[in-house]
Amino acid sequence: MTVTIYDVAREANVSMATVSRVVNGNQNVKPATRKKVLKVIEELGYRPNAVARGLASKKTTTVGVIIPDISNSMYAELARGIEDIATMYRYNIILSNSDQNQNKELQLLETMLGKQVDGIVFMSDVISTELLYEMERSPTPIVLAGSIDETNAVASVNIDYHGAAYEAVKKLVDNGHKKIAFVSGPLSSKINKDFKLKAYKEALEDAGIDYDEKLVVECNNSYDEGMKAVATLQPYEPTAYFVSNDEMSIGVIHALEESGKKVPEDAEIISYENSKLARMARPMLTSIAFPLYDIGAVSMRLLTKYMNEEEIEEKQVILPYRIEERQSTKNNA
Amino acid sequence: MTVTIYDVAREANVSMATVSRVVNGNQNVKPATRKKVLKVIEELGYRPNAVARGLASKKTTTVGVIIPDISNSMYAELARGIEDIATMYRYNIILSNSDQNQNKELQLLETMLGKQVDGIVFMSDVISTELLYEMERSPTPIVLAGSIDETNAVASVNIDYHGAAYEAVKKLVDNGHKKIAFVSGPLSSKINKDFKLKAYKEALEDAGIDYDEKLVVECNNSYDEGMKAVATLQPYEPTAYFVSNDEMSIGVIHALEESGKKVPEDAEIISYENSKLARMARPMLTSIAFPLYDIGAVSMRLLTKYMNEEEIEEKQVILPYRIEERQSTKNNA
DNA sequence: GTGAAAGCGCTAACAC
DNA sequence: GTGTTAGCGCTTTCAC
Repeated sequence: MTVTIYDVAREANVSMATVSRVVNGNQNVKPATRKKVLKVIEELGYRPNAVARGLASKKTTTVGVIIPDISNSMYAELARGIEDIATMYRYNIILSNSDQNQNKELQLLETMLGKQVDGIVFMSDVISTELLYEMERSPTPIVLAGSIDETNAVASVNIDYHGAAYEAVKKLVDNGHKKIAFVSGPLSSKINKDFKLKAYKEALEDAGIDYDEKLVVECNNSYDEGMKAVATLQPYEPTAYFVSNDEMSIGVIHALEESGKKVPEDAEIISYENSKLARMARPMLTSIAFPLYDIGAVSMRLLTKYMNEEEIEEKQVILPYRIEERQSTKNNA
Repeated sequence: MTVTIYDVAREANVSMATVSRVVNGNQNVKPATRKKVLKVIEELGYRPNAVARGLASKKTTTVGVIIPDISNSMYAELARGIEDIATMYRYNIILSNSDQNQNKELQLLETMLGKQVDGIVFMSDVISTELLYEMERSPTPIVLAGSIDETNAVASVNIDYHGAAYEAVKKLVDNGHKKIAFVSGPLSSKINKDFKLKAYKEALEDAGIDYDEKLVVECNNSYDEGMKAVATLQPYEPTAYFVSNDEMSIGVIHALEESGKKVPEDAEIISYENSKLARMARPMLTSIAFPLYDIGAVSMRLLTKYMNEEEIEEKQVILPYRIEERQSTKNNA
């Protein structure tokens, strides 16, 4: 039924080894034999079986990607970055959604290792100690993309979340605001709690402004909760908002405008993400650029180094961020 | 180094066959032996090698997914639908982006088949005859998701694109419009050219309105081109717009408002997609619901039937659509 | 209920 | 430059 390397060898009057050599581009083959073999391969429609190859060579040229949810544009962007570099290095990707469910994450890791992937890119807001334990004893290299492991046991690629958030809040402070709200994503996420929120507090403190917990509201990152946050915050009359992502920022803008407030005149907003949405908002969002595509790409690149057992110069990569200034803040040029 | 089924068999004093049976949940094992084997598996930390299993059983429990671009929210939604059902049936997914490049599509197909996937879900705006040829002779089942193959040679899942577009344009006609613009995606796509555009013409014709090609503008589906389309159309003074997706619709709204026009008072808009964006627009978009998630889910479900060699009742599945009425059209309740 | 053994289709020494 | 052969780790008859 299916044509194998054996069939090709027989038809071409050579050994399987020789066929294998031409298929794998090994130079130790006389041009004439190579040509003959190639001809038979063509005639028979031979297609190498990657599974057999994987078993024999212990390499599958596929890497596992575990992310929270591909239908979320942030993670989709990350996935594209990963896939592009993977393709460049001839790897395929097994993609799975964890929904940030720890059991699912553990089980997915197990499945991927069972499938003998050559490496894994992993993303999650929180890396449990159990997960970390499994990652450390993984027979296959793993890199964390946009995810924090404080122990630095696993390789990772991130930006300076604290620095970015600090700069954003400081900008708001410098524009004269005293009541700055923080519309946060889930505080179960280390990035929100230990970096953004912390930076928010520090920026305030450094400006001599008292921290008021009433001004921070925890949301689920959705547009609707962005709108609701404005209602929740209304009694405390914030004049500026630092918002955890673009979608919520749009919710904040819409809620503000419905209540008769103008952005940026009555309230300034700095978002975090700088996705396509930032330019599709009215006013367009000033936003901290969170380079998801790059994080994915660099993570995958780093992974290839581990897979090739190359020298790793830095295990914890920190990518640059920048603030894209648009219309949701006043221009103080 | 790695522990194999052989190690487990030896330690448990049973044969490899028996270990295989307990690992695969075969009932023909005495409870006592099962328990003993399970214990050894636990102790040794045995993890079955899916590659070896795949070679022996000729099943990999992974399916290939070829889509244009995962960073596009439409395809991401589709991918999520596919993955959820795949997970439900214990399949993993190899995900690849084709960027609608035909050579890449062919090569991706080849790679997936080489990796011995048990099935493939494929999406592309245009299925070339060459691709179709390869699909027909694929040893593995393939289903097209949201993609048209006029020959009906390959299984597929779609909605009634023509009916949906016709209904949208008719609604605009019924609202009294005579100059209805069609802001289309690429006309290289069969869905745009042979379904939406055709339905647009028919709806106009049925209403006794002459077709004017000046009123249709071909775009690349982006926000920016949505904005530009309004400028291009401005000399012909359309009073209603049928737009190919939500992102372009938002561009149209913004351009319209910048030129002093109010939506829906001065211009009505019906979009196509009904993504999360539709509710995030101001005014919120009336939009034809294009159920990408469902298309993905149903495609994958259909694929499982092929993979299990079940009876297929319908090879070409047509899912229902509906029009979500919101604020970008006038309410004629 | 359990075991023996023959593959699955390929790679990778090693020999010539 | 090419061939031989022993696995890779599992499933799957077929016996018993």
